[in-house]
Amino acid sequence: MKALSRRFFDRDPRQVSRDLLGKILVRGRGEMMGRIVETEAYLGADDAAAHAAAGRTSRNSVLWGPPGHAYVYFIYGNYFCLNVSCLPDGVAGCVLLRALEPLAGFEEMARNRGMETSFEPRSLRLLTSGPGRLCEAMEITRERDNGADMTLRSSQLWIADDGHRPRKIVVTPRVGITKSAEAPLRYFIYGNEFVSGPKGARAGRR
DNA sequence: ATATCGATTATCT
DNA sequence: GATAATCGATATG
Repeated sequence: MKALSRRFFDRDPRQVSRDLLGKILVRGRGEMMGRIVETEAYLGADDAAAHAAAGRTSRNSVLWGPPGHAYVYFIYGNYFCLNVSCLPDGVAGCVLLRALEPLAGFEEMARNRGMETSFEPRSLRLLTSGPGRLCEAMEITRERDNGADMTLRSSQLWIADDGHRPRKIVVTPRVGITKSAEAPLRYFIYGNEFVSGPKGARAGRR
């Protein structure tokens, strides 16, 4: 499987968010893998909800670096969230990965999540359907993964394209923010069981 | 099925 | 000192 190119990420986060749906997040050489089914775009200084709006700090400096790198931050005293930087070096912007469909490494994911391994759809959903959950399942932390180059197969964390293309994509406002809360910048694969939130929301309702 | 609430800490004002 | 790109538990219909 091929890793996505630098150029893929050197674009507007809205376009990258859309095109990341169906791609595969890979841990190491494939010990754990999940198909990306839900994303959100975060823009630059003009996007009040984006960390980039606060200006460049030691926490968010990856956002201003070259495209295709992991921006991992700690939130609510408990969880990590994984983003991929977009746009050229010097320009901020990123995509938040919100949900994965597990493809490989079920047992390790379950262990990391403190769950019994089960192949029931109910349980599989709990592994990676949410930004905090997917990071816990794939052992993504700031210390370990922040700044990783996700365009290299040699990285501990990278993104692959297996040729899969989603059938239909839905766009809604982003989840869990208070500023710029109405902007339609959340993207997900229509009807996919692993999209976060209650069942109705997966069909595009809110 | 939906609503509300508390946990817990890095980061910024 | 307040806030936060979340989650899981608990309460209520």
